[in-house]
Amino acid sequence: MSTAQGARARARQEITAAIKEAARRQLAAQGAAKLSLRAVARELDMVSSAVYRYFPSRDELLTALIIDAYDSLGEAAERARDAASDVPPPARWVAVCEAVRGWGLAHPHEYALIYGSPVPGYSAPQTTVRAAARVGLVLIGILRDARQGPGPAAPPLPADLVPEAARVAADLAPDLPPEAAVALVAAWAQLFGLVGFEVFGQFNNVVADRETFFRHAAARLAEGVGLR
Amino acid sequence: MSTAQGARARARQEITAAIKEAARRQLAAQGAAKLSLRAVARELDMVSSAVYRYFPSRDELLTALIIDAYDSLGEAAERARDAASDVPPPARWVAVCEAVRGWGLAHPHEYALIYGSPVPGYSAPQTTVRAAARVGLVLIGILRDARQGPGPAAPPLPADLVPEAARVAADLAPDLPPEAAVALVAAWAQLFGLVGFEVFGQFNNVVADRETFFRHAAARLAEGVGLR
DNA sequence: CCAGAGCAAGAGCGGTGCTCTCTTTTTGGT
DNA sequence: ACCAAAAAGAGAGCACCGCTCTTGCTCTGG
Repeated sequence: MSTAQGARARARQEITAAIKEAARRQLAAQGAAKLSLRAVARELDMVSSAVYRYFPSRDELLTALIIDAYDSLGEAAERARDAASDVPPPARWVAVCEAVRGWGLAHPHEYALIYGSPVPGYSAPQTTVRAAARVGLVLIGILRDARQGPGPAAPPLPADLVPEAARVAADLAPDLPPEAAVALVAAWAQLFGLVGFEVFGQFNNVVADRETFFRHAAARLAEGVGLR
Repeated sequence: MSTAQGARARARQEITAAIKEAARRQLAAQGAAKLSLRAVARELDMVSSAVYRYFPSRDELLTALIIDAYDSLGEAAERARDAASDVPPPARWVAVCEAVRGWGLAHPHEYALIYGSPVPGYSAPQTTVRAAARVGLVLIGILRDARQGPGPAAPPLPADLVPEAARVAADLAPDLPPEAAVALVAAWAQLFGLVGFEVFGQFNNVVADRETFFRHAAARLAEGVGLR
């Protein structure tokens, strides 16, 4: 039990990592639909049935990759936030948005895995939920920091939204006013709409200078959540 | 050539339609990944190789379904626009957005097909482009109609966006001012961000009253493009 | 009327996810 | 130090997949 439960456990971790690495390579090369457990096994010089000692099914492998992708994107967002800790909140917001965009463009297939169609026989294991929240938490944090001072008022809510807004705020960030919480959730989804359209090529013959376009759109998103 | 090129051609059309219908059923039931040409053939009591007389490959079948899905969504949007022809433009905008959302929730797998990850070995045939534009055209039309009167100014553009905005406007709607065109493209993507998050379950433990939330978000989108 | 086009059927190839059995290796308690 | 038990690898095999090819049959247009 000395270092890490013996050589057996360490080997298991290494092989598990190697499988995920090979799978990630295939994912990046051909997309989730073409990810083949047998091909992964071939690349690692093992027989297909051996892989099942590490992942009980192809979908479980994909789930592991999904979690890793969420973490990778979350880290990218957190790095961008930390690198922009000395700029005003709106610029920090834009920096995080650009990090999300950059990650998506750099890893389109992994982006598709987490924000495209749910690939496996449809199942979003609860395990992924926490990993999925990281980007959202970064955005919440920026808004919270900016609200330390006197908050510029967000636009008032229509009456029918008030109860839902209170609910969202209570679950998400009890220290934020309801109108900020609901605006943030909308901006969160809208950010991924912008990124998704670009990653999936929907802007192809529509927007040429996508970088500039995106920066502007992200800045307007910041305004929409009350950052100024 | 009298009615429709004889019985042969009619039979071909009928069988083609039957194949697409069966495929759409499978798509709705299990998603694009599990759509099997052989299963479609089984359902239609033919042998798998016979299907290839009508669609040269599984991906071609999927492409046909993609185009149909774009058309179906486009029709839903157009119906909503026409049904709301007598309400003010912002309300008409919201009605179209709600139609898009409703269609997506009613046909999640088809929505995933067109706005989720590009499924086949990655190819967006040029044929789909025109079908894909329909929803966008509806949104443009609403904005254009509203602009007949004296247009409320959209927020001014930063200098670095001016050239791109001019380009977008020229391609998209030369009669719209550049800042409106660029705001519209952003709103277009953001709309599908909102709908996609809901269809794909990203709002599951975040937003409860999604209907109300969406209506509010769509209304703010309308403000963002200058509808008031 | 009949050649050729269109179509259905079946066999078959290589690939897939996954299961089962059998053997080998490693491990931990006595 | 030994030995049963657990873990891992290897291989065959099942049912399915997309797709191709060949073989006949039917319909159609000149």
